[in-house]
Amino acid sequence: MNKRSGHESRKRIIESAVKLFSQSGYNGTTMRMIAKEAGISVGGLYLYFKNKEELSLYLIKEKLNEFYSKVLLPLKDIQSPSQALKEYFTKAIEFAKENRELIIIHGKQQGFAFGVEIKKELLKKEREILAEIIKRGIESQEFNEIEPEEVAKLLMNILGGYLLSVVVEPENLFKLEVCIDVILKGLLKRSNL
Amino acid sequence: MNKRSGHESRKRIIESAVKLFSQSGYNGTTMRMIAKEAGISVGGLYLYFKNKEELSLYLIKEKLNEFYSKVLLPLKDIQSPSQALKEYFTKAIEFAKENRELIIIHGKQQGFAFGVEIKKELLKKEREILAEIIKRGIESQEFNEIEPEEVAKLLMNILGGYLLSVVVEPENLFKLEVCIDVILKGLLKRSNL
Amino acid sequence: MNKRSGHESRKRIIESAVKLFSQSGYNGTTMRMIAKEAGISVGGLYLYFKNKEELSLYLIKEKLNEFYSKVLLPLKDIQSPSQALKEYFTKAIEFAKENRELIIIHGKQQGFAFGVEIKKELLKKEREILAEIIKRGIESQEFNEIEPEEVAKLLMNILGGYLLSVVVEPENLFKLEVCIDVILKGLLKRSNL
Amino acid sequence: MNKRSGHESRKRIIESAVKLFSQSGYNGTTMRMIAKEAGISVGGLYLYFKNKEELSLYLIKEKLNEFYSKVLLPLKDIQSPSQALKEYFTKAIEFAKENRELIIIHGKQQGFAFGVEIKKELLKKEREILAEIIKRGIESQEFNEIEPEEVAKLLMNILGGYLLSVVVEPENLFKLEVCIDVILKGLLKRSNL
DNA sequence: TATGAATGAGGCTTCATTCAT
DNA sequence: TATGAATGAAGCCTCATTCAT
Repeated sequence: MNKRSGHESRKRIIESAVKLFSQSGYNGTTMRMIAKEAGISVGGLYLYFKNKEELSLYLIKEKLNEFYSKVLLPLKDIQSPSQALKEYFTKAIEFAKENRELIIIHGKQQGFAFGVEIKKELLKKEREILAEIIKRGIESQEFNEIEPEEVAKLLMNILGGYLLSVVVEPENLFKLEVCIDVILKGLLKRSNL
Repeated sequence: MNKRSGHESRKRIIESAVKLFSQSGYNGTTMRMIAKEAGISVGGLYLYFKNKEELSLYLIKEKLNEFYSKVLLPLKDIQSPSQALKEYFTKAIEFAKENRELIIIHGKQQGFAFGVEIKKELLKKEREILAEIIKRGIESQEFNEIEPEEVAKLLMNILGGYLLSVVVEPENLFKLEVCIDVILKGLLKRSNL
Repeated sequence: MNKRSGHESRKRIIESAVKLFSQSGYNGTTMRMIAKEAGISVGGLYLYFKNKEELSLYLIKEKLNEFYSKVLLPLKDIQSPSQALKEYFTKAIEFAKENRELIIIHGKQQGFAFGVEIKKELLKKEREILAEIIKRGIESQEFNEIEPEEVAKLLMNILGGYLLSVVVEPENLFKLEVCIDVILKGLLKRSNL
Repeated sequence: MNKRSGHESRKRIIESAVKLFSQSGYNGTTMRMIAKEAGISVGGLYLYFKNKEELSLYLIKEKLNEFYSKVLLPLKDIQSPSQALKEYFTKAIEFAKENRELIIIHGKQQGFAFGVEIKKELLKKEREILAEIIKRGIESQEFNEIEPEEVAKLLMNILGGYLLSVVVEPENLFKLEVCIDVILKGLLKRSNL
């Protein structure tokens, strides 16, 4: 009968859940597994989270927020648009590797329908931030004239595909530099190359 | 007891399974759901497929083969590398829209571990075909000098991300032309623009 | 679409059922198995037997009758009581080896509750025939004075155990001669040894 | 939700399973039946036994061990061979009456193939112990010269048949004294009668 | 007389959730 | 705050049985 502070138990539940969900997915992870990993009783889980869905929802939110504040927000402070895009890829991928379960967020595996609203919100913010960067690049004559919104989506898709690969088919991972190289060549005005 | 031809029942099962698997994933789809959607009894399912796994495996194989013969193989007959790449995206995406469930293949959600070998095989072929196209583009001085294998992977990733979006977050779909435009600009030698 | 005479189909069903029931038991044998073995369709089975229970019931009856007419009845014609008992064991065991499924009858495996009445009837007849033999043996001063009914039961039990072993634990089968030897020594008056 | 001690639940499951298995056999007994009889939920069963097979296996092992230590082992301490054999029957039958389900062990109904190894082992030990008794009887000139192993098998078969009857056809049960009488007369040298 | 696709109840098992302690 | 035995719905699968052909 370990008497831990409630705070600590909660933390351990979250850590265990993140680990297991990303290892075995939502359906593949049972509450018992989480309890065991967290060194807590099954009943204990329900003291901190109403049910499995709520727990996973919390995890998603948390990760999304972390992604936002660690990866997206800092982009706004970078002057050079090309540099910002490089950072976007580098940081996002770095983040993904530390949080393999990120795909749960970017990839949304089947049957993980809840949390959709929250995800959409983040995706929108992400799109806006990237579009803003592209726009600045166009205005500063650095980038070709292309629709910023569309390019933003493209970049996000590339990243999404990459993240998926990180988890699913590592043998298909491309070199980041090549990717950035091609993309930037595609965006930059010839005069800037 | 509706008496259908065995062939028709089989077809309906496949259609229903494809639809449901792509909507709700492997774990999220129950045999009862498939049976209901196919207008057949649960037991009837097992007249045509040994079990759930075998059913889903069949679906995967079928789609992969279709993708290979309809999208990948024709690329070999296209002379111009840029044209071939355009076709790759156009056809693949067209195929994806007709088969929203393709993500089951390109995306592989958690807990869908079987059929992995078959998928890897296709991915390898896909990579080789694309790399071959890039190589030809470089040799003909059309493309910049970049590692063909890496670019192939990049292209596949972009497509993968796109396919994911087709299913998961349609609001994030980029315009195909923009994508092709950026990528080709990134690949083509300045002198070819 | 084999057009067989109804008689032949029936015969083949019976043979197949006997074979499979004795191999795999009642629950372990499916109607489909029987149909396949008989080279007939599943539906065809039901043209000849109302259901599985009725089929197995018929089999039991048939075998019991065969046992009665082939093994038990002939005993009445044997003059010498000792000889009759020898015959009882020899013939019964011979019959059992040809009809491994006999245990279904003598042994009545669990969950085979129907057909009980018919079995009881045969057991009663068997007991009477044996008791009659013993009685004659006692009257002719050949056997010790023992309760004929009880000895009859004992003999039947020994046989039952033997039959069980035939099917279940062949490594535990005793030599028939030893058995007969011991039993007869136990029954015969010393003066007759 | 009745809160019983884990120990009590386990005990009740075992008792119920023993009862039902011996009544209706392995296939004839469903987990639902056991749960109901034990006054527990279906899921509860799986808290104590991994699955149906494991449950039945446990039962078999338990009973076999009990039979060995209560019935077989004590025989070794009995000086007189005849007395030992009498004890064998008396104790074994007594045990059987208390454990009607013993036939599950001695009888092995169809489709109860697991646990066979364990049973064979016990049968071997049983045969050896009995053979040893017979041998001593022969050496001490008490018994006729017969193959001890064979007689051992015979005795086991008689017991097996008896046990079967205890459960299946009580109207066919012979009187124990008669049995012992006949058998011993069959074994004992005339001079010892 | 014969077929075999179709049915659906029911078997085993898992697991999110509850609640007495 | 914590436990873990208990619950029961629901999942996968089998199989005796039916019936349109």
